[in-house]
Amino acid sequence: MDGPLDTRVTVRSAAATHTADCVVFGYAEGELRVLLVRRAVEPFLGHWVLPGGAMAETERLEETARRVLLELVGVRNLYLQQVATYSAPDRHPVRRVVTTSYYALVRPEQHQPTALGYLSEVRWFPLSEVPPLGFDHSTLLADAHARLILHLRTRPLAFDLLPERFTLTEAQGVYEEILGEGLDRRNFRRKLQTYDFLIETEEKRRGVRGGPVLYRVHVDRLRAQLQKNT
Amino acid sequence: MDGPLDTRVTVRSAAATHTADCVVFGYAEGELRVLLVRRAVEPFLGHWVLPGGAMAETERLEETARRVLLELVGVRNLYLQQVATYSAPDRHPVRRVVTTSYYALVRPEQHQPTALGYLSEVRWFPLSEVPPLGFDHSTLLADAHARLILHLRTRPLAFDLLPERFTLTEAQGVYEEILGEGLDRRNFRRKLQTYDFLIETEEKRRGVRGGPVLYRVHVDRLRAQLQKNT
DNA sequence: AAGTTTCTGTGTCAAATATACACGGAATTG
DNA sequence: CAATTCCGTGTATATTTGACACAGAAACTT
Repeated sequence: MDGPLDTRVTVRSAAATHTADCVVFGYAEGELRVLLVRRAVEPFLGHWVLPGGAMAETERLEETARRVLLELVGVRNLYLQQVATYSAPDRHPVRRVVTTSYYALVRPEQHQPTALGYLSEVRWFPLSEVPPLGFDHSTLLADAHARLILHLRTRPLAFDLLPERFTLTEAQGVYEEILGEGLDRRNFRRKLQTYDFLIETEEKRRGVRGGPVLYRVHVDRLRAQLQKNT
Repeated sequence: MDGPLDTRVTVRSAAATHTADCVVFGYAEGELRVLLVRRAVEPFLGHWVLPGGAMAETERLEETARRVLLELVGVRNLYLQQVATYSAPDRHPVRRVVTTSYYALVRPEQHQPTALGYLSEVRWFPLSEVPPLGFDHSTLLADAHARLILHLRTRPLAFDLLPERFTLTEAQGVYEEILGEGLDRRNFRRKLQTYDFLIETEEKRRGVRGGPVLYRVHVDRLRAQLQKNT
């Protein structure tokens, strides 16, 4: 346990630890995946849970989330969105812990996650293979996924999950995986044509029939677009 | 994640008070209003702020918010939605306070707010006349309003702000006030016709030219509708 | 290397949805 | 009782969304 709690807190109000938990989405091998960690300590020893950490004295929660992600996958500056705050008094079996959840989008192929501290394992799980999680993290995951779906309908988020070069079919795959529904190829491409941040390269993807053209994003324009739809 | 506090975090974890702040929207005299309270204690003595309270030992934050609203406007069971959590270390000048904001919809004419505890005053402010608020509450208010606009576009929330009997023009007024834009009367009514929870009464509004018909809502059907669009 | 398979890339038409718009009737006002 | 103001209604147009088929490119098979 940590040191004594702030004594200035009034008798009646609760002094809770506050943590930030991250729902880290990645796209690999045609599947939407989520990064889970396995606990090496009680409570929920051996259980898979969302990566997270306690808010430090001088941090805001978003910084906590970014610190956790930096330690875990070694990446800065990724797309991070607050989802919700969970405060049921008994959601942690030992003491009072309030958690704010974030979802993050990363490119799995660029970062090797490492299990640090009280974790025994880190793994990418296809969304369909996620086991029941410790604490109330199954709920957090479901809520974050729902939020991601909602956001994807109005914001071009898929490109934060794709590698630097990608085909339009691959982009469509990301959309379909997140939304959980099939899309019409031609209608999908019509939508993408309205995005000014998509740049057609001279290259083609080799090893795939049809020889699809590779695209990349104009990073600044994509950022601007995401800014607009906040 | 809810792990041990001191294993790999080099910084001390923070023991923060956690509060729930409420952005209480009401509609009166053709205007969208928000309920603000005036502080009778430091810090921000004399400043207008959002009503809020500290989370108690056995409460979850939503219960804190409902308790605050019960004390303030004496009403239970109103529409309440979590908006976001604010955790900047210096957002409270004296000690660390993390706040989760909620927006609530109430019928101002049915409830007389009372200033309790450390408050000197309570007042409904038209949204356009809200002064700069204490703490970061101007931000909280703006965020909550933005969220309300977003929600109103997909959910029939306006009827939680209207009195028991209302005309369709009054309903349109609520939409226009929240969205901040004018709507076409005929198109608006066409949309309302798709709602099965609207019930036309035999009464007409007196004192208004044209003698508009009064409507009421089928409460269960409205609840069901709101449930669906969550 | 020739034929086969599979994936890419493209345009049009129909349906649904959203937007613009005007006038007669009812109740109040003076 | 005349004038004013607000209520209540339908249609036509534009925009958006959704369905759908075939030719070309690269890989695969033999």
